[in-house]
Amino acid sequence: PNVTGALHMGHALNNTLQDIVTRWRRQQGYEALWMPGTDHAGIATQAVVERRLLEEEGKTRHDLGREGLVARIWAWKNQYEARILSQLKQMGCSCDWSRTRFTLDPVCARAVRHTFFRLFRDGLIYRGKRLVNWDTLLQTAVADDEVFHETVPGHFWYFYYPVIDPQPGEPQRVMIATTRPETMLGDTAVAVHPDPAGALERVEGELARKLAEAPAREKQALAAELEDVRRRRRELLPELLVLRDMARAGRRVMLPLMNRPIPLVADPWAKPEMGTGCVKITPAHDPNDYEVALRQNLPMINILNPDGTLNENAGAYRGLSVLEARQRVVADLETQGLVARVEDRPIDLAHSDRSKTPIEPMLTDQWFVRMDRLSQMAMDAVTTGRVKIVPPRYSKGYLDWLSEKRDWPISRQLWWGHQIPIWYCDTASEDQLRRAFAGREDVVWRWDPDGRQWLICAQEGDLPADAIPGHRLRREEDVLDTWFSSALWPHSTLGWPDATPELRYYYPTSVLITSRDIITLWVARMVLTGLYNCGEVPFREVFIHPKILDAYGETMSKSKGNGVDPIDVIEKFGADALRFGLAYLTTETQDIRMPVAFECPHCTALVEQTRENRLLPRIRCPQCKKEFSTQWAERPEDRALPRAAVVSERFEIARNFCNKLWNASRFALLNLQGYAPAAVSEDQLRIEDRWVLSRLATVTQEVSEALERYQFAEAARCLYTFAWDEFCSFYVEMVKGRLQDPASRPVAQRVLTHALDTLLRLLHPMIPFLTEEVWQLLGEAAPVRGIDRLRRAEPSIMIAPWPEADAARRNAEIERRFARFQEVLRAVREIRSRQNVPPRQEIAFAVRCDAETADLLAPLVPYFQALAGARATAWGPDVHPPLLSANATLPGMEVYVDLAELIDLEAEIARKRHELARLDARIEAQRNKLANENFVRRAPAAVVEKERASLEELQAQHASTSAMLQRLLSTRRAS
RNA sequence: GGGCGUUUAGCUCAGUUGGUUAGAGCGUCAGCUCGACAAGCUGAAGGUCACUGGUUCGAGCCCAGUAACGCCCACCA
Repeated sequence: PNVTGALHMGHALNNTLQDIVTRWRRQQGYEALWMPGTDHAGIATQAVVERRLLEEEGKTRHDLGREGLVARIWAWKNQYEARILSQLKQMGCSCDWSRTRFTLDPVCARAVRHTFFRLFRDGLIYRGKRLVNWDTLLQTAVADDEVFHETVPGHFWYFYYPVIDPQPGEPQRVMIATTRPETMLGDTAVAVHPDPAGALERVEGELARKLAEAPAREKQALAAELEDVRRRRRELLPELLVLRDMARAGRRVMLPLMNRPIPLVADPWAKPEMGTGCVKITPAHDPNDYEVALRQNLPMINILNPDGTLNENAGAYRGLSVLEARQRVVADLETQGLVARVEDRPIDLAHSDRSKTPIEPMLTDQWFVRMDRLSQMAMDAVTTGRVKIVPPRYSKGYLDWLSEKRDWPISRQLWWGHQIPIWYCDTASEDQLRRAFAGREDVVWRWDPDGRQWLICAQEGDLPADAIPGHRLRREEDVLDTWFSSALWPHSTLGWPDATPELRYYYPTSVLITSRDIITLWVARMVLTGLYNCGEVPFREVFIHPKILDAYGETMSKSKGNGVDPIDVIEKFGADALRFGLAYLTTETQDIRMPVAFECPHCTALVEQTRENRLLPRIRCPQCKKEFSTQWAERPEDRALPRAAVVSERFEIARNFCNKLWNASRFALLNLQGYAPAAVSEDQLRIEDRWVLSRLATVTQEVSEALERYQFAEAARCLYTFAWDEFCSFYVEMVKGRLQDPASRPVAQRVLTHALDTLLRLLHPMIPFLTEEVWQLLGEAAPVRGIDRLRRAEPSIMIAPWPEADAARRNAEIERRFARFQEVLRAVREIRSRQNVPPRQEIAFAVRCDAETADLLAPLVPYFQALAGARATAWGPDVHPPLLSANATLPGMEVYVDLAELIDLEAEIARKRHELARLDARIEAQRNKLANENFVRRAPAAVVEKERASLEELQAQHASTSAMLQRLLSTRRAS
């Protein structure tokens, strides 16, 4: 199972890898399954809908109402989900569409209800407080990544709070500083550092150290800072010490305007080097003060309504907005003579990314899952190896995060999602509850002492408001965190809580493939809910794949505008190229850097995407000077322009490879007339047949091992080089001649067909469309195929089994022999090229080598004609160079090309001199190495022997090359 | 602040247990339209493996440190 949609390249990568594994396992006879889903899409959609609502109609969801908003979200979501399904289909993903589950699918919703009920019944769910970033315009909490900071001009106010009953030697009042005066209405303490002397000393020491090491241009600022700290020690410290003692003695100050006595507390949050050294504590509206309140056990007073106006806790200021209240508070303190001074200073203000309004931190009631026991279960699953994380280094982050056992806040102030199945009642007695729900095991309740109310949870179905006669039930408005339902994905999609056959068969699943940034959010939670609900881990292995980055190495994201749409890639390069390309890029450690370009819709020029142009709605093509629109086009005049596709050249390799495969397949299919299946005996096989069969066995083995370890790039590279550099460049070329000859044609057809058949099956998981097409065509031309054992081809490659690596076919001797052949071939081609021999002109060449090598080469000699337009005239130890030849010296071999009067003497002489220079350098290095006593004595004998042999070989090459140079030089003199 | 990763050819990346001359694709240059393939074929040029030090007979690879870039988590580890 898999929970992502296909919205951008990261999702495409994820889906592709998941699908490759699924297809591959299917070829091995597993009944494999993977399911896409769009759980995540709910929140994203609500955010988009709300933003548009605000921008286009100036309305918030509260203007629209719950039903109105949900109706709009449905409209968007349907489009979105249709798009995901269409993308997955175009990518060739073989997921089971019939099982696709979306957020509010009834099966998943039921699993969510059951899980919540079980957790609640087991006492693992509780209601608590949490400080959130509140958007007062949209009246919703916003996540950390939806907050942006902006530095704005502001003020720093210094106020006095009078001390209650000051004793002799104690100050009459304490001074505090703030940028948000209105929050003082919610103050519940004033804090002072418990060890101001020590704290100042530490700060001073640190500053002095920094000053000593700092570069000159920073010295002045640091010196000023240091001076300030020293001044504080002289002037401020005595009073801070007194205040600290007062705090310890439980003394209090009077909160002005509210006339509320609040305690002085000693807490390290009050930094003696900052402000006045004393800090007002507003637990309900500041994250740090909230922490102080938890430590000091202070009351927390929320002074805000959800819409940003002040509530009844603000007394006379009730109903004012934050900014109105700020002015009134300052003015009122002024009249009481409690304002010491005001400074102008820039302040860092957090804004909501959605409504662009300033964030108000606010204390809210939230639902939590108690994590201590659950986390431990999930940790144990990984430490004992029941869940294996690949690559293993990611286990650390998983374990570290879980080991904190921080409780999981699961409520969200959204209107889209699974509404929390809790009903409140604060009037009924326990007896009345017991009577109302008598005999119902699907309803449980608990008394909430903080809220002074009953919390009633129902496992299935909603409770009517009058479920308890004479009382009214009120339902919790919040919905569950999207990860709560996502965490259930592996079992909820299979039908849990019912014991369905699917659940029995597929659970636990074999592998989850995902990106590293949701290891904690999602993977950990799937493991723990799986264990909690089903008593078994949800998957045996987790493969963490790389991230897709842009040209600057940054994560692709919608807000940066640096994404690539998979559909654009499919349109430009094809779905197979997208899949193979992504697999080819999936290495173990390296994130995938993907430079991106706009393709001009007018002239198809590629316009590089930069940090500057990636957010523009329209761009002018530098080539044809016409304008085109981008994915950001919103205004009608921008949208009227043709839209540029966003593409990446990194898929070209894959596209070219697919094209090469198609052409090679075409060659085979064009040469299959008269094909008749029959077993091929050993003696009918030629050397190139045995070579290609050996290579196929090796490659099958390598690809299987790579996929087993999730090394997608390794598997793809292995197939790429085999298919292109060996199958196409050598085997197909060598078999061409045999196909022309009626005597050798049948065997050549059989081996070629078998090789192509095997290659297609190996490539199918990564290139499903092309391989299926060729498979069908091959099935018509050669329905029965094989070498040893004949077999009727399956009607679809999807059910054709994965090839077995036939160990008996692996032949190192043949592969070595072939390597020698390739060396000679390369030498002949190089000589052709440097001597500028016209392509059509045949050349003659001879090879001097030992008798053994000559035997190796003998059967391959005819192929030089086809592969290099060259005719071998002689090979063996007795070969002597023709009078005028171009030559190449190889280890143990010398190749002479007879050029008679055609020879370009100067080119040959230059070449020889170049070769000699290179040989000199290498011989020198080799001699030094062998002259090193340490090396000879300490290195393994085999290594030393190899180096000696290598030196001798180099010297032989040197002798022969310089002899040839001499001959060339004397020829030049003679002419 | 903590954790993790990366740094190899102009670009994007491979490089197995430390052992001949560090590889590929794209790009560049030269030459090829011979019946699968110009999205192709053949050949060539191009690298002080980020830097400093260490271990070793021998380091792209192992160890320590430095720098740059990126990611995740954050007054927790």
